[in-house]
Amino acid sequence: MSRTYSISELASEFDLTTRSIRFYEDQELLHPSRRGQTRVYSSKDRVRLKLTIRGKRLGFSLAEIRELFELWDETRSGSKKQLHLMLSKIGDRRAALDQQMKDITMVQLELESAEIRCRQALEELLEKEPQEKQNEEERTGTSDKASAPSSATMH
Amino acid sequence: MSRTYSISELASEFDLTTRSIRFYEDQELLHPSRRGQTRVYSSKDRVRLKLTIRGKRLGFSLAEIRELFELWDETRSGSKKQLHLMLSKIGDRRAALDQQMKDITMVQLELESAEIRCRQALEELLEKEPQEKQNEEERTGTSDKASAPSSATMH
DNA sequence: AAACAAGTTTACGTTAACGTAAAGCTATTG
DNA sequence: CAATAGCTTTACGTTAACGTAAACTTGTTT
Repeated sequence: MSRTYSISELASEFDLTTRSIRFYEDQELLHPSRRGQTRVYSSKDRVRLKLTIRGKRLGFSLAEIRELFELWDETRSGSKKQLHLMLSKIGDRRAALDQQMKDITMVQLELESAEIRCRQALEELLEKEPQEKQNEEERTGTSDKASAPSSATMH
Repeated sequence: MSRTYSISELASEFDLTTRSIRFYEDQELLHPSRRGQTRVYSSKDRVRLKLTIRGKRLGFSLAEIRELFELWDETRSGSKKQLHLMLSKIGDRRAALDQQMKDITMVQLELESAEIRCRQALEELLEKEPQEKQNEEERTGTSDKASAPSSATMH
């Protein structure tokens, strides 16, 4: 059990370049084993990669993410002083994330009001100009590869 | 009413350098007026600065933030096609923020479990070594003078 | 008047996070 | 067997978001 992955498998699964994955290893976020000279990634490596991506989406630097990994790894073997330091750092992170939550809520509200404003402007346009023959492109061609399904929000 | 601000006032209020604020202007996030050659910031400018900082905390690039500002500004004067484009972009942003919310929740859970794990390790330490003097390894070359629990800097 | 504080422009330097060749190993496939 | 596919290392290039320094203007204080 617990299968392994090649670098390109992971790359395509998470929509990264192999360059990035090797770079993450260089920054000590990943520690794949080798078969010959070829990198072999375990499920644990895969999880780490997933966490890395998640951290990046939250604006963490690779160095910060590495720090969190190290904290986690050394939790078992830490001395008393080490453990207290870890608790302090974890506390800092949690506080920062709480702040982020608040930020997101604020921005969501602003975007929501922008959307409403936008729809109202559209309605007014349609009232003043009932039926012109203006043909439009319908689809805005902006394909955003990395982002989630865009129909998620509404209300 | 609606007072004005100097660049250094804003800098100290939001804990930025004046360099940053001028840079934001260079990137067209701010448009302060001038008295002579000196920049004069309005309350509206201040709000924009606040939003900029908030956006940065969420991992937006300055270019993205600028885009959002422009969307907002042009909402009133937009054509039908423009308005639909805006709605689409707003939708993308909202979806991305929803994803971020989920990410944060996940990471919060992980940090929480890390904290618990940490506290347990501490408890075990205190049970095995009720009030011993100093023993075991734990002498890591580097002498750390200030052992105060100073809350670690986050950044 | 001289010095100081606060502001300005110009411009080169720096760091993070990759992108983009170039050149070489290695296994398999037509 | 030669070519292709996939992997590797090495190394220089690029972009964003400022930092830092120099040289200058303008107003205020001593």
